[in-house]
Amino acid sequence: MVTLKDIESASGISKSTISRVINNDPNVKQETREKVWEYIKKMNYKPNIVARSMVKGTLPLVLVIVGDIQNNYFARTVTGIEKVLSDEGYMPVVYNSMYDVEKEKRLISMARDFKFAGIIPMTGANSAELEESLMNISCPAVLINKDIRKIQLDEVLGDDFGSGYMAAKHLIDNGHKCIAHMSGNSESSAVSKKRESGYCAALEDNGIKVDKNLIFRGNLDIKSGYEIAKKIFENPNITGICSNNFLMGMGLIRYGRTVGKHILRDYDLSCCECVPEMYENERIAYAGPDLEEIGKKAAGFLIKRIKNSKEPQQKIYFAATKVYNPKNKSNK
Amino acid sequence: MVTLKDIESASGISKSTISRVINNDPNVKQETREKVWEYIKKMNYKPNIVARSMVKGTLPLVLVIVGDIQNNYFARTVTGIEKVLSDEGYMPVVYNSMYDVEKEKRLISMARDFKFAGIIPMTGANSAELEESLMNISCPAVLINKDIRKIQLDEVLGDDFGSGYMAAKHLIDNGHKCIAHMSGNSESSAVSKKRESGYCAALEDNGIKVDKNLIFRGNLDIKSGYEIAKKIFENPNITGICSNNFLMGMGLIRYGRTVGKHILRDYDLSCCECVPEMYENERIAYAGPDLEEIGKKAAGFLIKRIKNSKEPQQKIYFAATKVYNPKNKSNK
DNA sequence: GTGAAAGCGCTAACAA
DNA sequence: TTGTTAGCGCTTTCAC
Repeated sequence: MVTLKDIESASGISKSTISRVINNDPNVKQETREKVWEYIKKMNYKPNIVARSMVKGTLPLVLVIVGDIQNNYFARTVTGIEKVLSDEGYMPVVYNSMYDVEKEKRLISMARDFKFAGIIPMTGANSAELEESLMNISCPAVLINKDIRKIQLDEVLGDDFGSGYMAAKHLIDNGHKCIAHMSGNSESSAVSKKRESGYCAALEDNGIKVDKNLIFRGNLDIKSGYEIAKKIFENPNITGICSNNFLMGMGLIRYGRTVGKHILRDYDLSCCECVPEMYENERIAYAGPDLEEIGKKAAGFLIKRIKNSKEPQQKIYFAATKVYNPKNKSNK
Repeated sequence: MVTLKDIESASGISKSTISRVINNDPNVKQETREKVWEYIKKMNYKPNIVARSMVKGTLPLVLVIVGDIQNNYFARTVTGIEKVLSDEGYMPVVYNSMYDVEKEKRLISMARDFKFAGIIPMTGANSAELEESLMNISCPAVLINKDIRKIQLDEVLGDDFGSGYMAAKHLIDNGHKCIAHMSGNSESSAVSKKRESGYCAALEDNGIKVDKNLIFRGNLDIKSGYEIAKKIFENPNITGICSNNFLMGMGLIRYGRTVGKHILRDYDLSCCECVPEMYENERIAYAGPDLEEIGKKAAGFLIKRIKNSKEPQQKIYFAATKVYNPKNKSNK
């Protein structure tokens, strides 16, 4: 492995100057700069990231914790995060916690031990737990769709209340009166809670009384949508279903199949988040912010912090947009 | 951050000895050892992994590349890998390449730059490409279900031929004569190719002529199963479908739904790999090796290599086992 | 069984 | 604008 020292002896230019060139220090004569690059290329020099990190104190790694990467909500956000981070020379390390709070804690402390440069936790942990974990780690963090009080952090938020509201409103506009809501476990998912509030508000604003028996809670995956479906089908009055997220909607559809119900024909379904591209042609309405943009923004914030920006922390909200593919409307 | 030096001054024991204790060097008096641990705990000392890595030359990170983590085949294997690696103090870094060979190459070279300790590529790249990438990286690698000629590496293989054979045989045993096969793109997936051969062999062994028009190729995800379904439904003779993997089977089921076909009732479906736990009660037959065990074995091999084992490289084969949940057989 | 000293490859403060 | 020097925190000879 060729090191700075090797280039020093080959070129006669000191390590410091070479280091300056690599790190784009402006205080190097143009001529020297070019000569250095020549040698770097000729000798195929690659800086030793670990050695650099020892001096700097951190590795250019960023921990991204997601509840469940199979969940499109996370997957799309991660896509945005990855793009920005790798462009900036950071290596995103994405972990699936499966909403296991203990695992999330372990990961966060691992990030500390490994001297990660930053962390973007989109965890299942509630705010208090997360705050506690984050207190003990000194690296910058940016939150996505979390609500934290004690620590001052940059945050990027999608308008989840709006998503819930719009998703429910769509069903109301289609004439439904008895609308079920498949929700998350509200103590563990703030996002899900807000969407649920949006659903409730939409109903109330349109003169429909919120019936707690129409709100079914699960843990946001296919399996729990599957379980909830059983209960929904017991109530013949329900005609519209507002699913807190896409995966639960999937579970619903799957269970429907096993009992001979074709959800997308017999019911009106809308989701409080963007559906995967592949499903955009289905008769599923959905509302939500642009997740990839959210990811990009969050990663951008993080990099600023890593680079020691002293700007005051900020929160940015991304509005929800409702999407419905009309070409399938006729299926109804 | 408390360092060795701090413990040295606090305890009066030299850094070297403390380092020895941490690294379980037997040449330390029991008494000293205990005293050192006392200080380590009291002062809450955590070794600086980056500093250690600079001396050692590698970071305790292991790169795991998978084609598509949403694919249960990879997900289960990764579960096994993660268990073993984290028990041994390594941090697995899992990347989704989405079968993008260029991305895989970038990841492998990133692993080199970051001085990863090892790599487990379960990539979409074909053997030649992979070999080339692996040549340029000096860290240990263990292959899963790959076939490589030029380099000598440890390998863990599932019996994919057997899986394909058993999956198809199941349908034959159920009386089907016209059995479609949903396969992968054979030049990019060796696994898929072997399963396809198994399917062909099962047919031939049972006096059924292989009809190339019954083999439909896609790229192993839901979307392509969805597309292939359209073609399968055009052929009214087909009664059994042998899906190369589970995701394509999913796509088939989904498309069936949109045209009013209930695959699991109207057809007999079997997959050449284990299905996700959640689907184990469906009327889907499946055959394949225990993926988590494969992952564990691969990680175990890798750790041995990292620790500089000089044993000759080895290949291990995991046999496929057929599973079929009889309690749903009556649905037929 | 233990400590002193060298050095991993880099950056950064200080001199020149 | 450049070079010299001093570390970053650890492991690893080499003496003792």
